[in-house]
Amino acid sequence: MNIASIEGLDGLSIGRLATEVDSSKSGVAALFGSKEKLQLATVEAAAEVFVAEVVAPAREHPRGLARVWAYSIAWLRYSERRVFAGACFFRAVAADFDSKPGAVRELIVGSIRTSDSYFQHALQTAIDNGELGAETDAAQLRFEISGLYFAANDESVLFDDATVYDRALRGIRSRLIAAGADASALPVPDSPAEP
Amino acid sequence: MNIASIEGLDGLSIGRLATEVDSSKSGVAALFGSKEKLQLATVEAAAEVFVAEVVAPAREHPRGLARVWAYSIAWLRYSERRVFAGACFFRAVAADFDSKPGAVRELIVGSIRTSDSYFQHALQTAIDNGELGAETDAAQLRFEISGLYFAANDESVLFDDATVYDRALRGIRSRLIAAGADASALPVPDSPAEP
DNA sequence: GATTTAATAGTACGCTCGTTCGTGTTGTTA
DNA sequence: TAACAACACGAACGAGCGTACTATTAAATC
Repeated sequence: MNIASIEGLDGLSIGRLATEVDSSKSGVAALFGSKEKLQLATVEAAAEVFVAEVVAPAREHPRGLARVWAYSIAWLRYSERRVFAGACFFRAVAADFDSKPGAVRELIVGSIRTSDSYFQHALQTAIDNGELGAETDAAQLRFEISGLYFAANDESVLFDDATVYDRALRGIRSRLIAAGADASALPVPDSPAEP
Repeated sequence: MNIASIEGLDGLSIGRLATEVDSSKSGVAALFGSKEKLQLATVEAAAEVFVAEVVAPAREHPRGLARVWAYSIAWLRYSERRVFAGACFFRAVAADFDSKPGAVRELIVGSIRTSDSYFQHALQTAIDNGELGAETDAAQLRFEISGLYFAANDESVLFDDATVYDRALRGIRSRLIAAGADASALPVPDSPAEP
């Protein structure tokens, strides 16, 4: 996962992985069967990590706005803490496989769709709870907040700039408040994006 | 440029390029000198295209808010029209090289920084003109709008969804209006992101 | 028209890739 | 103890990679 988050899923070669884990090339090859199966297994493993690092912390908060806010903080922290060496695994591999049809692309797209749906559902719950204005478009808000995740993750890696996580959190907070959220329900953590 | 925007700058091999242009491998190799020089030349050429497709159209509008709005529309159209086969060239290659030190990375980072600075400068001019509120943070606004570019470009490629360009333009418009822009100064083009 | 110069084609080298095959080594089951 | 399955290893393959070197061809200059 760490190799793939840096070099991309194509750069994750069987030989490279073998030397990295002090094993033989054929050993790794036999274990996974083929390169594509290795890639699929890597994506699956990364999805589990994402759930543990982002979804699980959010789930500890009550449904609705609190969970939306917790998810946002967890996402930014997950990227900032470099849970994967190249920051968000899915940001890295999505750019690699977005134009390469196949099972790997489908798995990546499906994984991202799942997390997007989860977050959008949380937003909709907040709307239904009356914590966000009834006229709020959950899909649009999901899109805009995703953009802030993307900008923070990508510019952090590209420009070696840690202030982007502050910017992203401030932007998300503004979006939610503009949508009718109570500012006191969106506590800003002390350290940059620290819960 | 098209190959690199799809396969990434690493997937742009000398042999692949040679067959693509019906030439010999050694001919291409001799022309560029080395693979790194080929990559550098590709990034330089793409930067010129970006200027012609995005910066030039924006420059036809008066400095300030009008130019900010024109730049935003041009950017989304540039991505949507697939000027490069894999949508925005720099989005594709930045993800590839963000963790690989070297001259290529520096050139990519520099190119993106240049366009970011240009756009942020346009925003600052709009603020100085009084077209946006004086308390507006140009760097923060640039960051948030960049995020909408990213989300539109990336989700368009990944999900094969053209509606994202509408979402992005709507988001940018909201940001600018929230910053004090006059809504009548931000005409929404008929077709999705069409000027 | 002859000579120099530039660009392209051809060839070969060493390297890494994914994959396959045959061979031990290890731990478990009958 | 004997048979077995699971596993890891080394070796080898064909292919593609970047690169260097040598011909060959076309253009330009005199």
